[in-house]
Amino acid sequence: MSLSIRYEIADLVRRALDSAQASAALPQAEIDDLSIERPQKAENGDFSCSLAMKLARPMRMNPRAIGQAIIDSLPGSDLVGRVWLAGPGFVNFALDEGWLRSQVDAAAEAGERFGDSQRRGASVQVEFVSVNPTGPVHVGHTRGAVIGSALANVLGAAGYEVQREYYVNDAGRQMELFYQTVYARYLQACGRRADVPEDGYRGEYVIALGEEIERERGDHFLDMEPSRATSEIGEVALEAMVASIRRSLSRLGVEYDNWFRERELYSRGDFERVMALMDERGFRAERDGAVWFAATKLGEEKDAVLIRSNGAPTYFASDVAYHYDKLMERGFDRVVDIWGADHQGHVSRMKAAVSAMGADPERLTLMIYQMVTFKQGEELVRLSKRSGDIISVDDLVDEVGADACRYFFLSRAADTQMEFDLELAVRQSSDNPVYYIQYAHARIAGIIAMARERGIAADGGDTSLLTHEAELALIRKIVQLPELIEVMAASLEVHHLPHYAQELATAFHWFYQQCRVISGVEGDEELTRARLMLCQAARVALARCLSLMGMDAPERM
RNA sequence: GCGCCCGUAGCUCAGUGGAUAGAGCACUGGUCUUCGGAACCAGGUGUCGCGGGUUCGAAUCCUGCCGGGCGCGCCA
Repeated sequence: MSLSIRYEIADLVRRALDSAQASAALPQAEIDDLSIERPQKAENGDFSCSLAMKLARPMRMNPRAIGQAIIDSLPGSDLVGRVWLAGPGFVNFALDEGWLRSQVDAAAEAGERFGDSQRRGASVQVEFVSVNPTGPVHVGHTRGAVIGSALANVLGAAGYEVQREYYVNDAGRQMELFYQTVYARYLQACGRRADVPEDGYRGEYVIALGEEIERERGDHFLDMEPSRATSEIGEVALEAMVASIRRSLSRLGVEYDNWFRERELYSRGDFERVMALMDERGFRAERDGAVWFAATKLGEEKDAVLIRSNGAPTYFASDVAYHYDKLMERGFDRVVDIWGADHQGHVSRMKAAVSAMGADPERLTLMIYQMVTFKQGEELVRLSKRSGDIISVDDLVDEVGADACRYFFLSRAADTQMEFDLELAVRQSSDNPVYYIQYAHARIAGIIAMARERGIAADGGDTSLLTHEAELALIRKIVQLPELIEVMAASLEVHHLPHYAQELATAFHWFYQQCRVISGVEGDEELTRARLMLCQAARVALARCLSLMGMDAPERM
């Protein structure tokens, strides 16, 4: 679609600089960044360029003189209304009001594609949550789930071809233990005596699972030879858990494009291939009967075991094979993994492994989100009960609702620890930013519906009639979304989304207060239609923002 | 001990090296013959954890402390 406005302003400055230098109005100098910013104060314009101060030293000139020279050489542009020199040498830009008004039609027309960038032709995979299918999704994973899904949405809007993936750890010792536990619970459900294994899964959900299998399959596994029964019942349990995880996440508004099975790494040969590759490239070592990744050759503190002396591959080895599959076999241009802070120690080792297999480690981003502390008022909430049961994502969604959950987790930057007060979340639910934003959307929908009832067309209005301060403020906010998407896609920081949504809703509510949309006054018909256009545009921007956050945009509340 | 992350208003948090550091919540007062009052407007508080450094300019970058979280397995 369109380039972001910031990019266009930067381009103007770049051209001004080139032409000023060509005409010797300014001396030559190295410039790596044009320093286009969004000023905090509206009086400083829509955009501000602080380049002149940065060039003062290399150009050995007064920054105000440099700023003036840039202004003098600035090419004309239909989106810039006014340019002026301010303070120590800022070059400030105010967007042209006519251009702003023209964006109302553009936004309304773009509809749900509003804010989209041009296709980049690059693929990104976002992998998130990926908890072991040995139990329900823990409440602690909510944050990663919400951030991951919103990030995938944003990258999609920014023009990437995105795949959302869940990595199902369906191989390894933990799964074996889980299967044995389920088998024991199944036997108990059948009325047999059976003990759950020493380190087995204590949660009640396993009892329920055993009973469920008994209900559905009767004594099918009862007289089977135990190891075969464990393995067959394991398959049933695995699929049941994966389905249940999928359901829980779906309730949170989290959907995946692909559920990748760890076993495939072995069945389709990824594991063998990457081990051979590491060997070939000199990163395989044998010691103490185990096979190691010689990570220290790449500056890591220690080597890491890939294959234990008992012949079993480690979790890390699977992960190496998994990343080999993503980067080399499936060939994503870029891969983003979202991990909890408890995995932070694995980051540099994983990056080293990517280098060792001969891929550019820059293609892999390991994003860490910090832990969440859950509180009930003043009281700290323990997340796992002694029984082995846990507070699950489902419990949280039941308690506060998916939209409020998503909004709350999205509002904070991933790298800060955060507190979640369950009591507060429920208590404030009626006086909550979530409702404030959704209410703005419902309000607009209501106005448009009323206009339709009265037979007033909501399109084709003359937007040049939109001259009120509140109207322009709203347009300015709407027009910011494409730029925001670019910024978020580059920084992978989706927490700007809720803040923007809030500002957009405020701009709308203020406009609503100041400007009557459907006027009963004779002679106001044209203005009504123009304002309806603006409502359409505001609705488009709000709805897009909400959908990027994975939240509902209600017609009425 | 070592590594990663954090410390901003009473609380929860924003703040791409720029101009007088901002929101929400909470608190107080006000607005409306109203298209949805779940709205709008006004009111104020900050040693940006502390100290150095880099810079024309630092909440932001570097560094040393202090405080908090999370890691440092042939567990996953």
